[in-house]
Amino acid sequence: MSDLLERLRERGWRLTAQRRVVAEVLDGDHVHYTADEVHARATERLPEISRATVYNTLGELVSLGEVLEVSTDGRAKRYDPNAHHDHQHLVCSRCGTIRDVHLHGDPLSALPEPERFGFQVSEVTVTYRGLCPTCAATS
Amino acid sequence: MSDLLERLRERGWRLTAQRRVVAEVLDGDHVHYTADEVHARATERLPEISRATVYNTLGELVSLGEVLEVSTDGRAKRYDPNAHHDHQHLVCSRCGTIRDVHLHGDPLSALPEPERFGFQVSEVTVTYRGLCPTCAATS
DNA sequence: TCCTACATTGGACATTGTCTAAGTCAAGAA
DNA sequence: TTCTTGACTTAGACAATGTCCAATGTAGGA
Repeated sequence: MSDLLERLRERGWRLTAQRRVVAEVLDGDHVHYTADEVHARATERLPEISRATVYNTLGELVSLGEVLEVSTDGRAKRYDPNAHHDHQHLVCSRCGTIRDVHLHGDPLSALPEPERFGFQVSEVTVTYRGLCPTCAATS
Repeated sequence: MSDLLERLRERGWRLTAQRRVVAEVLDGDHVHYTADEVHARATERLPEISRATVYNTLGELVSLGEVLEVSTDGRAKRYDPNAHHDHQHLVCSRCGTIRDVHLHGDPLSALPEPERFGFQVSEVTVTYRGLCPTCAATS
């Protein structure tokens, strides 16, 4: 993650305690947190950090391409720090947990030209849904 | 759409003016409306219909499998009446318009067994994103 | 026609996200 | 090192979307 901070500095980012903490939280686990979860965890290390700053910082990380924004259910967006590897998501339909997965082949090629309706298609996301082992065991 | 009302009656639905109007709105165009857009259009035909009823009815249609809920951007969910045909979505990243598209092959097969992490995978959604012809022309 | 369980209503409330004005501070300049 | 300045942060108001509840209304069976 120190690479991340380094990359950001090179792009003219002013390096503040708040931004460092947000970056560290994202780097922590392999879970994808919501903005509020990021805020809660950031607060543990830097109690006075504000919600607005967390939202700002996440938005900046997304537009710099360092983090991906994932909205799987129309509830809170989740933030995926694994932006530099091409991957898709596997979501538990009960608890909302997200895992990164890797696919065979390129999903873009599954969309035939006549089905593109003149769109300039630039991106494709594939989301698998099901019960995670934990939720399946307690159902 | 009268088939839809018929199917719902068979399942014990009480047929009210409000539910009929919501169903008609969904059946109208081939666009996928947000709940508030459905409410706005329903209000034109039945001015006293309440927001809560629109939300309730949409929720019921979704759990009956008659309508699909699509959340493409973490903003308002959109409702897709085309639930009985297997299809995926093409979304304009500028204006949010959604088109239904049909794919070659089964996207489920692109997820190798070791990438399933013990999940009982039951569903897959594929979303293509890009600029629609209109937005591309004015960019 | 009458009953009653189901449906609707309006408004309060919850969650998630955005905006702004005022204060603060990182980092380059001197 | 200290100064300066514009980028950054803050608190809280506000906006958008969605949920819940108690009171009221009504579809459809008896």
